[in-house]
Amino acid sequence: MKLSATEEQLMHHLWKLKRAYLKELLAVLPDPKPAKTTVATLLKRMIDKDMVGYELHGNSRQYYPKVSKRGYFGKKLRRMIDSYFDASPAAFASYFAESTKLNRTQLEELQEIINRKLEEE
Amino acid sequence: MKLSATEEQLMHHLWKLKRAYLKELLAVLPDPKPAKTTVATLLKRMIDKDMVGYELHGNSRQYYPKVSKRGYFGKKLRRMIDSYFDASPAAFASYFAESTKLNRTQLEELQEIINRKLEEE
DNA sequence: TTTTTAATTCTACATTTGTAGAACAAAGTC
DNA sequence: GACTTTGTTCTACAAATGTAGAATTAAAAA
Repeated sequence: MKLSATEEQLMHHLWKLKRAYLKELLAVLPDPKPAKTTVATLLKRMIDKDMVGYELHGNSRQYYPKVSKRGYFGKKLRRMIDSYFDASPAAFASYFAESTKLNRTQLEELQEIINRKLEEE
Repeated sequence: MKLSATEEQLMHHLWKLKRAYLKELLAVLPDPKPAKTTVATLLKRMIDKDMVGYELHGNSRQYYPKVSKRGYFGKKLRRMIDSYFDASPAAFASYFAESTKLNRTQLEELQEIINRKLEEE
C-alpha cells in the first residue's frame, strides 16, 4: 500500500515520535499548522490503509506506525530501481556512486562497508 | 514539477522511444491499452507541467521528453535522501550497501568505481 | 458540577488524477 | 471525391487527495 504525499509527511513525524496522540503530532507540525480535523482525517485514512495503528487510552488514541521507516523506504527504493534501472541494484549502485558527490572520508567509509561485505561470505 | 504515477509510466515509454507520435506510444503500451484519448489527456497534462514538448509534423505532434530520465530520477532520489536520510547521501549509501544483496562481482565493480573516484581527486 | 480541553466522527468541498466518449479535422487511400 | 486513419479538443465523471467546519463526547480541571 502507498501513502499520499501529505500522509507520508505526517508519517515521518510519527516515525520520529514512535507513538503520539493527535495533540503531540500537531505540536511538532511546522507552521502553518493544519486544522486538527485535517490531521485526524489523514490518520483515519492511514489507518484504513493499515499503515498506522493505535492504542486506546481513555477516550483517545495513541497512534503508532505499523510499518517501519526502513521497511517503507526499502519498498519505495526497490520500486524505483525496478522502473529506473531495470530492476538492477548494481546498475543503480554504479549510477549512484558516479553521480553523488561524496568526500574522501565518505568514500572510504563506503569502501569499508563493501570490504566487510566481501569478507562476510 | 512532479508527474503523477500514471504520467510517470507514460514518461518511461517516451524516454525509451525518445520521440513518438501518439500512435507509436499507444503501440508500446501494454494490454489492456487505454483509450487514445486517455493518453492524449495525459500528454496534454504533461505538456502543461512542462515535462513534455512536441514538434508539429503536419497536423499531428511528435512528442518528446523535456526532462531526461537521469535528471528526473536524480531529483526524485535527492528528495528521498532528504526526507529519509536527513539529506545525507553518505548515510543513504551506507544503508544501501548494507541492505542490498549484491554478489561478489557486483561488489567488486562498486569497489572499482569508488577506487576510481578516490584517485580522481 | 460546571467548564475547558483534547479528540473523534460526520459531512463537505475544491483539486488532482485516471479514464474515456463525442465531435471535429486533416491527411492519406481507393 | 468518399472513406479510413490518426490525431486533437472538449466535456465529463468517478476516485483519491488536501483541507476543514460542525457536532458530539469524554476526560480533566477548576
